[in-house]
Amino acid sequence: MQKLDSVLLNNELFSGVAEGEFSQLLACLAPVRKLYEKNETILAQGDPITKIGVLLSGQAQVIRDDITGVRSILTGLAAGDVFAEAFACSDIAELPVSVLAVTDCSAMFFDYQRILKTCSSACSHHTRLIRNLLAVIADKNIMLSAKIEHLSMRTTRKRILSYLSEQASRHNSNRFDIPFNRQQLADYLCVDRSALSIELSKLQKGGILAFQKNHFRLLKHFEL
Amino acid sequence: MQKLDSVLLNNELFSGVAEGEFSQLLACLAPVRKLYEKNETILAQGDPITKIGVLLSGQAQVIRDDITGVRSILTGLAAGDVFAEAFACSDIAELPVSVLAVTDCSAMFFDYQRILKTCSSACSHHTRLIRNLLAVIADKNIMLSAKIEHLSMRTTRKRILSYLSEQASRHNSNRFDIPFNRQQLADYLCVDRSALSIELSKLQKGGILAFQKNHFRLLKHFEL
DNA sequence: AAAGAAACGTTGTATTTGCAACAGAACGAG
DNA sequence: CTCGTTCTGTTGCAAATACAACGTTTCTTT
Repeated sequence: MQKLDSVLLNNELFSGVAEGEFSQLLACLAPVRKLYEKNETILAQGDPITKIGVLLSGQAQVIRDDITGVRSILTGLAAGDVFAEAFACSDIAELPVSVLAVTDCSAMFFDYQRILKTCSSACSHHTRLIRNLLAVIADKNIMLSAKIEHLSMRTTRKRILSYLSEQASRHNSNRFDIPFNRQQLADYLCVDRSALSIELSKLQKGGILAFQKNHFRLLKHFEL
Repeated sequence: MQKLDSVLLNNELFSGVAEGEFSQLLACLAPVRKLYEKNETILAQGDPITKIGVLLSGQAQVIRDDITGVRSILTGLAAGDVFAEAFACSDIAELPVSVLAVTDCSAMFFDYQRILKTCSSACSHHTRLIRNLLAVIADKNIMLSAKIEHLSMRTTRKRILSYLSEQASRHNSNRFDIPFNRQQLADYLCVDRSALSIELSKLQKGGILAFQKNHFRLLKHFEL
């Protein structure tokens, strides 16, 4: 499956690894590939954690079953997404979530211990792999922190300004495009879409920002 | 400074490293120790990132200056706390935050590249160190994800139940103590303290939970 | 070009929250 | 024991939000 290989090769975990050296690295890591049918359980809550997963094809969901039995969806997974990585790297013994196949799926599993132990010989790429793994988790960390910063604001207005201000910083400019449509932005900020629209309008009328579709412009100083 | 050494030795980054092998590891890592006076800048927003910090003594704050100049406090740091680790491990080039000394401080800085490159010789502890670093970041990741799960609930009631339900899972029991008083729990859940008290009372009167001070008991099934 | 779907802004209302202020309980220091 | 402080629950009110419902614009499809 050439296509599946390219999913791995282009994966953030393997960035910087030359195509020619890829098979060597794979041989050293000895990952396991598995196929799942729609609605099948890929990983079950309570399972011992030893491996990091990469979804090669299909779609999946990370879900959590409450102690009272209530189920909630934490994330959706698409091809190329890494999953269970934080749990594998952490010290916790059992998975606190389940991963379910939404469609037919294939996934590759990498043993965490095997990633960590740089083998003496050829696999200098191990170092690169570890660095990538750290980068993946650290990036997620930064994203999560940013989101919490926004969510800790107690009004829709402040959440919007917190988010847009972060985007401005990130783009080093007062003008930037955001990667969300209104509904997605509302979901990200955990507010009602119509409330978001209202507040955006107010901000625009107040001369604090201007926007056309996904393009925003922060106009003047404001208080968070 | 014996005391400062013990701060490091007991630090999560060095867990599993025997006291006798500690000096050897330190020699290999060649950390830099610096002193700061109250109100001094430890790290400045925009600085290039190359090192991971550990606060040895004193108190500090991680803050962020908005693009409009508005300053907000992201976290407080105490002795033993690791800081800037996610930024060092990520690919971003410049610090998006500043670290300021609240009191007189001393901090130790470890070069990220030096941590990553397992030296061939004696330092087998490098592997342990890397594993610890991954665990630190991954644990934080899990904590942040849990908090976001709670904050994404749109009512105080649901936030409380989400939090308590997580705690119950974590303790594997319907009875558990929480590590917060009311004000701290309110701050964590980003709600008003009085609103939190009101909602807790309602939940108790409704027979959904019982509590005395910090001891909670989830009583029956409920809808999130 | 026309029809259908999706995205967006707007309005009105019932709920919920934040905020300020207060009173009792728990706790510690003197 | 008493005073003072902190923690907690409660109340009332102004403000903000969620929710549902609707009209318009924009984009896709046929």
